[in-house]
Amino acid sequence: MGATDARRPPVMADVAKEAGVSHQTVSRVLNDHPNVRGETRARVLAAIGKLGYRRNLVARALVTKHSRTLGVVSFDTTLYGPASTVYGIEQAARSAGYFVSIVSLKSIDRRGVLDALDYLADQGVDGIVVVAPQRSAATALTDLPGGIPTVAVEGGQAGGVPVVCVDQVEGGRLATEHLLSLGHETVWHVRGPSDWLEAEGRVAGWRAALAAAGRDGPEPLAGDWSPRSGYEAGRSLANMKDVTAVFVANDQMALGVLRAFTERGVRVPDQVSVVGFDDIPESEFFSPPLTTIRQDFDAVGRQSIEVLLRQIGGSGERERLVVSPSFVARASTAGR
Amino acid sequence: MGATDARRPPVMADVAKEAGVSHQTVSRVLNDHPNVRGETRARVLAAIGKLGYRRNLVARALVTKHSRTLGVVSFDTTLYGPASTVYGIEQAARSAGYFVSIVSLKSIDRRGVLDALDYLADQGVDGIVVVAPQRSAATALTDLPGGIPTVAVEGGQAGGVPVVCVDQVEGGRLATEHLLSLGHETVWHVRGPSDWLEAEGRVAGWRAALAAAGRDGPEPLAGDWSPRSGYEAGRSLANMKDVTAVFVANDQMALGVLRAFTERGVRVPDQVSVVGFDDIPESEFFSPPLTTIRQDFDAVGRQSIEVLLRQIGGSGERERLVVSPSFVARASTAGR
DNA sequence: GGCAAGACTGTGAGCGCTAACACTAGGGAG
DNA sequence: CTCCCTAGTGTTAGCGCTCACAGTCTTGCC
Repeated sequence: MGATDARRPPVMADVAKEAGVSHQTVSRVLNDHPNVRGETRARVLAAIGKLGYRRNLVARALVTKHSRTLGVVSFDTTLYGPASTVYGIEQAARSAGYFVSIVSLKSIDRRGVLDALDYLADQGVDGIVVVAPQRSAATALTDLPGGIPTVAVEGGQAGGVPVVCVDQVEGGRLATEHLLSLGHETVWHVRGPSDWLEAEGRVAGWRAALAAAGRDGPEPLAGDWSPRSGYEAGRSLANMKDVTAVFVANDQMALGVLRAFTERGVRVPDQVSVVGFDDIPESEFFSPPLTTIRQDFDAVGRQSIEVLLRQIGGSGERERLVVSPSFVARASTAGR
Repeated sequence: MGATDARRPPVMADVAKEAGVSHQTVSRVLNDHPNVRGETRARVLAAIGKLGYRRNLVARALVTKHSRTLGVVSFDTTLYGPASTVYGIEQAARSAGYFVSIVSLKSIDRRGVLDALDYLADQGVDGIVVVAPQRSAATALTDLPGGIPTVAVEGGQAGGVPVVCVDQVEGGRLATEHLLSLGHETVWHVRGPSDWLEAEGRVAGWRAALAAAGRDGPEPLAGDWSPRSGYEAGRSLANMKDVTAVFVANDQMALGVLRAFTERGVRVPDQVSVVGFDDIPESEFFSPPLTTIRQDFDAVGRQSIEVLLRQIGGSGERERLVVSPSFVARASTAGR
């Protein structure tokens, strides 16, 4: 007891004195160095327990130049997709022994991303995951401050950095092919904002599937991912006579589309079939339950950490991991 | 050019040499000390710019004992509520010049919360916000590791720490009173999990409103916040004859209830009125658009940081901030 | 002209830790 | 019996920064 007079937390030297060894030996025990006698190790451990010693990671970081902290830059973590991805990232990072420092941007322009990167670099993170679903964000990654390993999630062909993403084109294709296979003449599309790579990918998949079937693609309707924008697109679609199938770029907008159809008396799936994208927990309980494309955000998060850790470990290769989306059949689609 | 030979990043001493001053003067410039001549300051700033110097915050933290990092412990940041709260916290913290380190728990038991707290303490955070909506988490706060300022969000009467929360009882009352004022004989309730303080509060508000109107409260149906559990509760309710008004403890479960009613041909609001809780972005587009109680998660997040910063600043008082929920009228409720 | 009270700047020490090296004891090879 | 190697330990020197203090150089005022 009373080893240290003042009420300050014990430091390594206190433990050393308590155990009757040098502070370096304490350090060796803490770092699992092989050359410590079992009995000595036990004595040190006992002293640590007795004093309630906790190693000061800041001091450690200063000398090792590794903070064991990873940075995450994301856009609006209120949305289900980013939230799930960040969640997966955080879980994976923590189980690998890393802290996670998060910067949530409200607008994800070039400037914002670079500022966030700088900010995290200042803090001394060992690596950074940028959830960069927008083109402007992805291009910001071409000229990084340098030195800090970085991986992009959903970053398309982001310059020089490794990427982990879901195959959006494939997803768009799956949705569209499903609708065509039900006998629909053509498929309309409510797309996401034009700056988003995910939106682009889904449009490309939709176009590709239509082209492969020899069909004309109508002009896509623009949305901004929000239920409201889907609602507005849905009102427009409800006014057109020849619409029988719609592929909506995310589930939230699909909800808006369904709402607009309900208001106008358009029955889904009897008159119009609707497919969404994401498979948020709610979509199974929409009216009708929504057929959609599932993205495994959790896997994306986990894989991005795996790639980042390899990058920190020194693997120089510029990996590109693509996670496949899957089709989820529910009640919002039917044949002609 | 070539001030430093090696390819290592410049340190304060390099800047000092470049500007022809002592390292301490550089430090003073960086910390906005008053007693630095304008011309000297300019020279230092120029040297910083020329060398691309960035202060090493780890070294700074070692000596000041302040990391300018705040920790956040939360439960399942995939849910809209926690995600929004954490978002508000992060924004507020960053604009106050703090980094944010997040730990997202999957199960929020006592042990998990304490581990998370330890983990953050090791990292040297200056303060911690615990989003502790469950009783087991809240009680974990009664015996904190000590030393680190902490505030609880939604923590009920959590032991010794300041709390910021939404008045759940008031919300439950608002919802129930609205339904009673429409002429419903009584109001049924689909509640959240029993360990959650928010669920308890809403039940209490519902009970209080019924009691004030001299009505009997039927036994509440149990849910777990998920749309599926709401769906199951909805199926039970659809089987009962005398149900005309339901207050559901969150919007996601309300969606499930609506779905079950739709399947059974129960018309909302003609036959049954439904009120939700949270006002998630989707609820405006449910069928029918959901009358609900709005929680300002953003405000909660911001206020929790304000309280925490006051706590760090040394204000000893055990504040308790209550944010009022508000009523949002939509189309899922109607008179008898 | 002298001297105290500022303004401004430099020097030294040390935050708590790890890396590098120096040292001691014991054991097998020559 | 000496030598060297290895296992185990201690000693020293920083990491890059801020704090406390010690200067130096102005000013203003008697």
